[in-house]
Amino acid sequence: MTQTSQTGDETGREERNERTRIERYDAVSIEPRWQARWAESGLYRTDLHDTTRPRYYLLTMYPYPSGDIHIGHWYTKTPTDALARYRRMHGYNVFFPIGFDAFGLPAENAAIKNKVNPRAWTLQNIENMRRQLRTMGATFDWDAEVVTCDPAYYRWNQWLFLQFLKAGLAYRAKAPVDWCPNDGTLAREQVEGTDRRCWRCGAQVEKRDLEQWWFRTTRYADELLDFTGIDWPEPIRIMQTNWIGRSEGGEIVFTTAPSDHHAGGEELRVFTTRPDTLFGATFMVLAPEHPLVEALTAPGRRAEVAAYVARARIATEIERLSTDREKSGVAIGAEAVNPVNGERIPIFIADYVLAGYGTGAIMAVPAHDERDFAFATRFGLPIRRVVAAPGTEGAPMTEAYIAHAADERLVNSGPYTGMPADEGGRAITAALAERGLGKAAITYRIRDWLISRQRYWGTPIPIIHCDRCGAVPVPDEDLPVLLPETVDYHGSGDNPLARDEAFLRVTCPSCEGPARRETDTLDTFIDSSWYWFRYLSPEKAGGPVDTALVDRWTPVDQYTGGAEHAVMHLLYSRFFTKAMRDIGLLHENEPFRRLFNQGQILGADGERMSKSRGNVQDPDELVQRYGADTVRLFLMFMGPWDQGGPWSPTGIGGISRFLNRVWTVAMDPHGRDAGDPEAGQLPAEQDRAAAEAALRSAAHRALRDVTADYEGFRFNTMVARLMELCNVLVRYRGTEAAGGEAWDEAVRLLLLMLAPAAPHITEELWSRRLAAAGRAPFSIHTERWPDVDPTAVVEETREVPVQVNGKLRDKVVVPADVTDADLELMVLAAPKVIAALAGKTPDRVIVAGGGRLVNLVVH
RNA sequence: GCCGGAGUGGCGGAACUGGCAGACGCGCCGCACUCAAAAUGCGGUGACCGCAAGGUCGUGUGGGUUCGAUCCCCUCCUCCGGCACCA
Repeated sequence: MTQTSQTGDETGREERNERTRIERYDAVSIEPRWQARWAESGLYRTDLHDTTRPRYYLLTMYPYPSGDIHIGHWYTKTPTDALARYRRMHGYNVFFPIGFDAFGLPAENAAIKNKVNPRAWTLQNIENMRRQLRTMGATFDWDAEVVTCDPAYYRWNQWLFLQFLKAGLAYRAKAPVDWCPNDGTLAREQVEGTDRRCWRCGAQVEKRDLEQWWFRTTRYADELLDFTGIDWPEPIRIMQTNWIGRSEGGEIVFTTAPSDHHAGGEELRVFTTRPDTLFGATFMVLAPEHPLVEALTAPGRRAEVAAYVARARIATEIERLSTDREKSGVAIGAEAVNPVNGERIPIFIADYVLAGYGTGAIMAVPAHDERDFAFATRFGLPIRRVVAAPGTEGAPMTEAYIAHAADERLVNSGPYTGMPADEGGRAITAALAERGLGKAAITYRIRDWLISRQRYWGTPIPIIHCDRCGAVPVPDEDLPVLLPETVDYHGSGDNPLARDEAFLRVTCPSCEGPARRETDTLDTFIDSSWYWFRYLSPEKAGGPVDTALVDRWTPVDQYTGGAEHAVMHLLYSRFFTKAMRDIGLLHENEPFRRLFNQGQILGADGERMSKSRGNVQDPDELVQRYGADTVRLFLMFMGPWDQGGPWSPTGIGGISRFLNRVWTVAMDPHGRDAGDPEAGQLPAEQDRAAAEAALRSAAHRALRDVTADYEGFRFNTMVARLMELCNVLVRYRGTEAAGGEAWDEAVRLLLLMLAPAAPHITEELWSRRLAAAGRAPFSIHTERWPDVDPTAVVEETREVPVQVNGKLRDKVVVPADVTDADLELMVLAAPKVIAALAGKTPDRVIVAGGGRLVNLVVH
């Protein structure tokens, strides 16, 4: 007896275990199977020529192949993949490509450090990253892949460079670079410390002028300020606007005064936004690099001036530009003549005046400019007020007066005295213009784009230098100029290409005399400035882009990526689009119609994830433990996508449990859980019909909200809504409401809504459910996104919170279609409201938000 | 210094257009199931007072507007991002 009973128990337990094991959600076995099936069936290969459906070009910033995918890549890419799937379910022909930003410094550094070939290092990393990217279950169209270090890609960088050159959009000019006497040119990050030492040999680094290549970004300055037609986040637009930095003012011509060492009469042009303050100019400042400095310097001042110029060359950018630093400068022993009153003012050079902005020279008006004020104070120069609000004319100045008071007037300004400042400014500019001594002018902070890099691992600039013919473009038929495979990149800091004789020596295409190749390579930002166009025809041999496809498929409908690229990459991409338009390759003005900047995942320590800090989270181990769907959902659930934040795996178990519950309600509607005292019973006051109505209502309300959340990139609340719906299903599981039509519809909607975010489990459950129903269409990801049934969403009754003097006192349940007047009566009859009113009559009754809340005001 | 963004329970976060602060999840507490544990399920969980009913306080700080403010305005503080003498 005892024995039998024991055996019976054991059999029962085994049966249960057997059953749970078979039914268990096992992500690790499901996921690779579906990934293989999707790849085989070509589900995500986009037919770019299909015109039967509207196009949708979804672009995620392509990764740098650093070697390993980390959780940050998942964070940026899996929600974008969810969007791709979501759009497909809406009937769009979605193009969602991926590639690799494969040129750049890390490969070169790895080469030097580990004695590996940069190409081999990069290609191996790419291979590894492809494998890891596939584990995301993302719907990348791998057929469109672009790898920028492939000659098939970078030859078009070269071609575009030559076209830009032809169109006057590229040019060659001198520019200062960081120069080490031992190691040659250095990248900015190779200059260390405030005293500017070479990272390798420790020698003092200086600026040296080298001939370098530029793109004329300034030509598009005004057009780049125009954001009409693109839907970009306000902060990014502000950042770009500030970066371009348009300012309006005037250019005023001073002349040099004659002196005992100098005949005078040279023009000195200054740019100012405040021509109204011209009478307050008490000295002039030139940038140390200003071309006239040498000619104007008095013999007795030469030594001091030369020393100052030399010092300015070594100063770090930061040091030089720091606002806190005390002003420095020296007088050059010459004077300038103010065109408006003939006054002679001394000329200084000072490094607070920048050679690259405006004309590299300023008229200094210490009374009305902070920097000039600081300089004048330091060197004991006169400060003359020329703008004043009434009553402040004679007041001593302790700081520059900049603010614009409405009633301020010009003072000490000759014939202009008494005019409002802005009017006076216009009058002064006009008078000077008449005499040819000034004009209205606009300057920009943005500079042309310096594209030369003294680096190996990049696109060779297709130029040949000939002593007779100068800089000669490489003929089209000789493109690409291939990057030599094996060079000696282990040597000193100079560009290895410059030491490669085989690469260097070449005959001039023009005169066939001996010549040498350009050894600089292109800035890698060029690679990323047009790569999305190339995705459309990665194999195309006759040109960089297929114009017809570009016209049909761009601008990119949605671009997602980090805000750290707010200025550089996104501005260069806009420049390229306009430049490519102007040389006839395409017809759009903007590259990306809509932009979303997701946040960044930091290490658990709150710092940027990096191998050197040892705070990198490897997604592989999470995927092996929980499955890709769980990791995807967890990253989406963490918080708003644009926020990012420190990585913490805390809570991933909650997502895992959620997917298990989804599995359970989909697979086993009639099962019951031990431990629930009410298991199998409908909630009190609900019959089966009411329960089914509640199920439908919950499903359709979830659908309404989840749809809005996908549209708004609110993945965290999207997941939360799905959890709520799942919780409702769990509540009804095992009751008489389970397994019916309403139940099935709710499960179906849950799976469809979850499919973009968790593609594997939903595909598995979808196929099992349909197989059980005798059908097996593939796949859930080609299903149409469901429509909300508005009738399912309306509710019969509504709970209205009641406040007395703004404090919550009661809630009343009223019919959904109650009138304001009836609502007021019902509210006044509520017992707690009566108590709170303590016998008084309300002075005001406010029914707010269409009956959403009632507030009673009583004194 | 200037320009952006953000500060909400023990934690991640939610709150539509000015209308119930804390959805959803984590953690924690209690219970059920179990010989036991794990897993799972059920219930609770902002703070303070109270046996309870209930009350008071509460969205970085201080003020303002409003019947009503996490939300709008002003002051200040902290953190993050960008720019950094741009005349």
